[in-house]
Amino acid sequence: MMKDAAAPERGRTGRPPRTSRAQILGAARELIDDEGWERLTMRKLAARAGVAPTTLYHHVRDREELLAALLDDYADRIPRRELPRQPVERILAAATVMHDALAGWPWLVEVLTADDLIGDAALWMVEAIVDAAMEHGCPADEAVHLYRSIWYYTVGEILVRANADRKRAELDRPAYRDTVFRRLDKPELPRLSAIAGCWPALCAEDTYLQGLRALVEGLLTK
Amino acid sequence: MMKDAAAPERGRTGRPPRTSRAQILGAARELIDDEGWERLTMRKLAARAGVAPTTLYHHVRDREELLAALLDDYADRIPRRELPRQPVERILAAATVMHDALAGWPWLVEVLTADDLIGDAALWMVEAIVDAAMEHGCPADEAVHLYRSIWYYTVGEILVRANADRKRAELDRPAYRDTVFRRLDKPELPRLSAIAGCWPALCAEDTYLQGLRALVEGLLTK
DNA sequence: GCTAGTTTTCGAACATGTTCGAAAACTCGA
DNA sequence: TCGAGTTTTCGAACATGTTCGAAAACTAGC
Repeated sequence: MMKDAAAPERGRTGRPPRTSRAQILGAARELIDDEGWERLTMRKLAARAGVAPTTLYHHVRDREELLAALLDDYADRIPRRELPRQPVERILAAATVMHDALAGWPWLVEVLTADDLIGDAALWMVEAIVDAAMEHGCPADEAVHLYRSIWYYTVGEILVRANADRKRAELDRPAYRDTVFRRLDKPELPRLSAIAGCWPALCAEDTYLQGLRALVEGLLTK
Repeated sequence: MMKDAAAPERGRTGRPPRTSRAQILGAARELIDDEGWERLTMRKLAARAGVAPTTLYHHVRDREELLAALLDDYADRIPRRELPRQPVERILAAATVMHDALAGWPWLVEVLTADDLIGDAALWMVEAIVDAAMEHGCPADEAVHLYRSIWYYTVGEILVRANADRKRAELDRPAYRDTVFRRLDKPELPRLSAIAGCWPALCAEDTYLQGLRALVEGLLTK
């Protein structure tokens, strides 16, 4: 029977491993640094690690788990910035750290939607938010709701933006938004027609920050 | 030169098409109804439509565009519910319609992140939100920010929940959250340890509604 | 040293999305 | 009627993630 690949527990017998999980993760990081994450294929990774493609699957469950492991690894190296004392500001700061860290690795898009948490290494950010909410007077369940709202909002912003960027770069087709707005000369949507011009100019970063503050303050002053 | 596949403009000459885009979309809908969207492959779709797989690519750009077309089609059939007069309530109602419609077809997950809009057919929901915000006194740019915040939040919630469901069903592995929480007996995160028990019990739907209201009210009373 | 058991490795193969180039089927003008 | 141009169709093939089964390489007990 095969032991858990994540915790090999070098118990006794067996063929000596020529490859380790850490080795594979390292090779993956190199490859991503060199070519970008879109070009990380299992075959290339295997080649760089010097093994057959199928060997990888003895050390990671699949490509997605590999990316998740990389994310957790990455989150572990996010510097734990000093956070403000005031609860609301502390929540905003922690959320911003989380947001910026995730936005910095937009290639982990697929992993972000696994649940309302990412790996162990990022738990201090979650704790910071929950803790501040409770210090502000929230009961436990509302603190969780607050955190989770922030998570939805943050993940949504990152996924939408990263994906839009990717598509625009991919085959320089116009932004989807533009193809929709181009047909807006029809008169049945007057308000949208009037706005369509200013729409694309509005920075998504601004939207994120304003919305985040509104979300947090709205949930705390209930 | 090949004309735009989306707008064939039956101008003049050429081999008579045995296949139409509408036919393909119809076959796709059937297939999804029969087997679920996860099992919609281009090859199966071609088989049901009675053509070679490669033929599909003359009528849709790729699988993603096909899904997007299906979504737009679907959005077109969302009944345009009567919305409340009061602006804040109208925004909440419109957002809820949008949310429920998208959540009802979680298989369109990949398309949702294309931009901050979906197809033409759903524009009335966008218009409803923007219009209500401006009626409430928002300038145009803030109305757009508001809409976009709602979009991020909604998309985030749907993607996270749909993806978590999918993974849990896929190979009945435990929720990612649980594997993280299981290691929470370490004492360095006391607040989280205390909360971990109640966390999974909190309904995501509740989180969504509370957060939505907070977001909207927070942004409007600025 | 030999055998049984275990772990790691890998080649073959499959499913899937997609590209490419050529063939088929048609229209129009000469 | 015929050839040029155009649109549609399709078979072959490729890249990629992944599974499967068998072979390789080792340890422990006899």
